[in-house]
Amino acid sequence: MLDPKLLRGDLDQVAQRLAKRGFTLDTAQLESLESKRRELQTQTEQLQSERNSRSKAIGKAKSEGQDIEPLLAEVSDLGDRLDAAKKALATLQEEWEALTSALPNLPHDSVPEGASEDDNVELHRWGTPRDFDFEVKDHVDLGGKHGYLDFDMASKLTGSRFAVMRGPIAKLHRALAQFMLDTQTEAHGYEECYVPYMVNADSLTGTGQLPKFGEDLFRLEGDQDYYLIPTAEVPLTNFARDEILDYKSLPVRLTAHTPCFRSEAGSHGRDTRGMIRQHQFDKVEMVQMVEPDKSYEALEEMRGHAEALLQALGLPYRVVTLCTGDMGFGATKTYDLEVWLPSQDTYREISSISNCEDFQARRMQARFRHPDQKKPQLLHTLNGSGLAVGRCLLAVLENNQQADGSILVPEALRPYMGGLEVING
RNA sequence: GGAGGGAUGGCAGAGCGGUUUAAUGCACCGGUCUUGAAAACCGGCGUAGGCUAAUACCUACCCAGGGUUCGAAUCCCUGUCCCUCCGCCA
Repeated sequence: MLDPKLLRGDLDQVAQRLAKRGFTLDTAQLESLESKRRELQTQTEQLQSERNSRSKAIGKAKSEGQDIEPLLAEVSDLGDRLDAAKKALATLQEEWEALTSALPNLPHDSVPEGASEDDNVELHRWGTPRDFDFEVKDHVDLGGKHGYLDFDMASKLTGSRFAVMRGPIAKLHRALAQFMLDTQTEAHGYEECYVPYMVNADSLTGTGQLPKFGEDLFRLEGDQDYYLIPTAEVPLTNFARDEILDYKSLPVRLTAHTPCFRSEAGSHGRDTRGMIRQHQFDKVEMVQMVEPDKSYEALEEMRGHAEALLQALGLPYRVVTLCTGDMGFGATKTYDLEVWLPSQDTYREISSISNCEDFQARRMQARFRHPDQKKPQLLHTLNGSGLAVGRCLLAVLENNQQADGSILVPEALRPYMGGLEVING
């Protein structure tokens, strides 16, 4: 959610900045709602004030044994007038809420302007894609050879866009997640968390998935209104919802390894082969909550935390700065890390790291108190993948394949694989 | 699943229809005193919004949402969460 003061004060500037990301703001509608709100609120509060003082007078008269009937007659219609005013105000506030909660965040000045992913700007590359002296196989063929990666089985059990892993590949998948989690906690200062894989609507509203993007989520049937998490960003960031943190506890750095569930509505026919795009995938997530003047520093730091993992695994990648048109709803600035996939002869997203500034914090009322500041201030929240485990597995399989279809296990993962050096050997 | 109890400021905890500006204690902040500290004493101390040049002032919030009433932290209904006991259970 954007700062309501900004929406009241400098609406044209907001509209200009939103236009950069292809969003058209109806300024006239907002302005008219706002002026009506002001009027109704003043009116409502006046009526409330009148009710309070008259009720107090009645109480006093009664305790003094006076006849209160005439006083009661005076206030007979006050209640109805107040109810009407309250209702009108509530309706207006709902309208305002619906409108403003659908507004995306304002892009940071350093973000390149653009309409689509084609306008993203490459920041740098690391590593050199291997020159293969044999025909490269993709992960489906590599993993399918001994039935270690089985998409047909998953279709039988559930449906499309799921995978079954077995044997050494299942173990490699677990090894990757463990390696990432250990690195984040031991080398990068994050606290390991275990969180619910289902969350309520309040949590999803806090991080911005709701109300606008409900169709991307799996919603559970039943008495409770629960959803499967699309990312651990949701539970982790909501740790701070309705909290006022002590500034001494900042920065808060949290990490969790969880499955993520996405409906992939609207991506029919895209990436249908293999495990690039699944309804269920594992991810190690990084979340930080920091003081406002430190959030861009933290963004760079988190990018480093994600890059360190790819470097340790020896996977070639590039970093791109997302342009205004390609950024997510709540982000002011986002870096994507894209890993090299030999079978596709291109780089594919494996991590996305975003600063949301106070956008999520305002929705969540996530604040901190600094002794120099009288009022509690909104936190800045950041999140990033470190990394997507499924896509990372696939990158390891494809980049480390050998002519005979066997896979060389990266050094960093061997301790997690019982010392195993080669899969399918 | 059954039976009870509960949710009040950072924490503890009183209030159970009007003299409440939500008592009191702890914690915290400022001051007095002191070489410094502690203790003692004095003062301050929630969040959001409105209106202001600013103070003042006004409004809302005692888990959430409804209701009763001139008036609700207090009474009624629904929901959520927590606790105790019984049953079941990884």
